[in-house]
Amino acid sequence: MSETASTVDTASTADRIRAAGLRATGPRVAVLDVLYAVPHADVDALLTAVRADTDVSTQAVYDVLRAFTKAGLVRRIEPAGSPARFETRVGDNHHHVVCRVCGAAADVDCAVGAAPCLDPSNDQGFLIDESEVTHWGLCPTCQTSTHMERGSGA
Amino acid sequence: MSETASTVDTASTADRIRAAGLRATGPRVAVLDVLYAVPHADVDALLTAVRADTDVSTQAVYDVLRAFTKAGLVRRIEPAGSPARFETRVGDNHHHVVCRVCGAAADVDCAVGAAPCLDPSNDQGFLIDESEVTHWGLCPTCQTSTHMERGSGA
DNA sequence: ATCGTTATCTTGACTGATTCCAGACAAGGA
DNA sequence: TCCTTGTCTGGAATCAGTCAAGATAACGAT
Repeated sequence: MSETASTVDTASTADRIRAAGLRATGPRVAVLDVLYAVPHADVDALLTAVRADTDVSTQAVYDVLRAFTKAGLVRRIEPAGSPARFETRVGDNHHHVVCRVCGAAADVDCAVGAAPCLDPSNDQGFLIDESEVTHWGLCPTCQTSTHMERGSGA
Repeated sequence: MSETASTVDTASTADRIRAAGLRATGPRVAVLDVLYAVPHADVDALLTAVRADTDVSTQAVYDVLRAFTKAGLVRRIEPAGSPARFETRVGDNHHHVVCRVCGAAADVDCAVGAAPCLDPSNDQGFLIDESEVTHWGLCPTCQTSTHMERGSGA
């Protein structure tokens, strides 16, 4: 219980993977470690970070991420116009803010509390099991940047 | 070139395009007409439908859609895992339900009214200008299909 | 109705993200 | 330890979307 918060414990990462019913292999531990350190990382960032320590194939990372996602260890988010990102914060009802300029993403809790948008007044007969909210705007950094170019209006 | 038929629908579509400050060309009128008939169509569906009448290049459709989107004539939505879709219902604050099985999409109005999710309690310092809500679930058709199990979280 | 300007469209190549495939390989259980 | 099964590697394929250059046509003015 007395672990240093600033340090990522490799052993516990492996345990977490096993706890999800998966084998704790090198690439998996490495990917999950990076993901704890860098929330909302995309495959490319993950690949770069992991390769600083180990050698991994692109395919392995995609594979690992799919296995993690399926096991509920990570959540995959896919903001329009950018490659898929992954985060370790799962199981709660939180949403995202994405910067239109630099693509930075951050977590936000739902404004109204529990899950307001989970109960749309008219669901068109759909059986809804999840609602996803993405807020678009400018991150603190890009707000102060004077040379922000918004050419790609997406 | 004997222009025999002059469709009323086409004329008004052309007017709408001109009203948005764009030239009313063949591909544009055709694309917008299809979009009015088939909401939430993706580029592929649009291309197929338009080509039933005219000859258009893929590029033209992408181009037309970008112009329309920029002009505010259509709205581009991009549900995770599927290509971009377009709709003509713009200017209001409505969201979408997407079927996890067949990808069907439908419009839904926001549960709480105006724009609850536009004002997250904690915006992390982001300057938010738009919020997007996507509900995931099963469409009426896929709910009754028996070749798959439902109710078990995604 | 014709002309000129310039926004649009066509063709065809190209990038980036993600997946498929087949074989080599390693983690865990008997 | 040996086996089975799940993983990882490398390479090629697919799919969505974009870039570029030249041909074409829409719209306003004459």
